Amino acid sequence: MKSALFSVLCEIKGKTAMSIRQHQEEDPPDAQLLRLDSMLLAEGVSRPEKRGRGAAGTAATPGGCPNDNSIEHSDYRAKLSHIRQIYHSELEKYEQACREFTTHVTNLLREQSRVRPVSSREMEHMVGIIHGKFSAIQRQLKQSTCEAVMTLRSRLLDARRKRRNFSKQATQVLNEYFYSHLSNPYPSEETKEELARKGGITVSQVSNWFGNKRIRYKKNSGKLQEEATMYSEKTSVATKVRGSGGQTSCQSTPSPGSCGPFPLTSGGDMVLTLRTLAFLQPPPGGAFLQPPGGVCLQPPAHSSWQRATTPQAASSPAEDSGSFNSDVSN
DNA sequence: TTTCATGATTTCAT
DNA sequence: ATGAAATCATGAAA
Repeated sequence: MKSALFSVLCEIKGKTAMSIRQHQEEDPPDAQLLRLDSMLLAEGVSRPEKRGRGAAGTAATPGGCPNDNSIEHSDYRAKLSHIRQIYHSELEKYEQACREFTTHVTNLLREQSRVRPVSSREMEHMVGIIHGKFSAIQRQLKQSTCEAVMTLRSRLLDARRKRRNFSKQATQVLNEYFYSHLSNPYPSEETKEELARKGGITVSQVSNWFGNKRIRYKKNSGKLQEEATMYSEKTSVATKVRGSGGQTSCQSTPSPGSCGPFPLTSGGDMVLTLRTLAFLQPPPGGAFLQPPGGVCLQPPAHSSWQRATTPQAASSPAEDSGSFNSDVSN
C-alpha cells in the first residue's frame, strides 16, 4: 500500500516537475542591489571591522569639505560606526534566521521524503526560495542603511551646513589684502594661494571670501569704512616695519597709479592716509568723502570695480582727485 | 527667539 | 573660467 502510494506520488511528481523547473531560473544580478552594495562598501559600512582607519572618512567626502575638519568628521565617523553596527547585527540576525529556517525546511522535507518522493532538485528549489525571501529583506536593510548614511552625510559633512567662521588670522590676512588693494581687489592665483596659506584656508575659500567681500563692500561701504581704516592702518604699519619685503604680486591693474615697478604698498599707504584723514575730518558739505566717496580717492581702477552700483562714487572722479590733492596739501 | 554676520552655493553674464 | 548678484544656511550676539 505504502509503495503503491509512493509510486503514484512519483507519477504526479513527474508531471509537476516542469512547473518547478520554470521557476528555477535564476534572476539576473540586480543592478540596484549592486549599487547599494558598492555604496555601502564605499562608505565603509560593508566592512565588518569597526575601525575604518580613515578610509571611510575620506572616501565619504567626494567633492565637499575642502578643509578636513577632523572634529566634525569624528562625529560623522562615530555615527557612521553606529549605523554600521546596527547594519551588521541586523544582517547577522537575518542570516541566522535564514540558516535556521533553511535547516528546518530541509529537515522537514527529509522527513517527508519517507512518505513522498523529494528530489534533491526540489530541496534546492525550496532553499532557493527561502534565500530569495531573505535576500529581499536584506536588500531592504541595505536600502534603509544607505538612506541613513546619506542623511547623516548631508547633515554632518555638507560644507554649507558646517559653515564655520574663519579664524581671526585668516580674516585679518584677507582684510588686509582687500583694503590695501581696494583699487583692484582681485588677487591673482598666486596671491590667492599665498593668502590661503597664510590664513590656513583653501584657495577656493579665498575666492569665495573676495567675492563676498567685494559685493558686500559695494553694498555697505559705509559701515565698512571703519574696518577699512583699521586694516589699512595695520597694513601701513606692517609694511613700514617690513620695508619693501614680501609683496606678493601686482595684478593686472589697469591703473598705472596703483601698480607698476614699485610694490603696491605705497598705493595702499596713500589710500590709508587719505582714508584716515577723511575719517577724522568731518565732511564740510556732507557729500565729502562719503563711504563710496572715500573710495573715489583711489586711483581710477578702484572706482571702476564698483562703479556700477555706486553712481555717486563715479560721478565726479576729477573732483574727487581734486579734493584728494587739496587734502594732501592741507 | 530674533536678528545680524558670514561662508558657501547657485545662477547668470562675460 | 571668472566674477557679480542673489540666495541659502549656519554661527553668534542681542
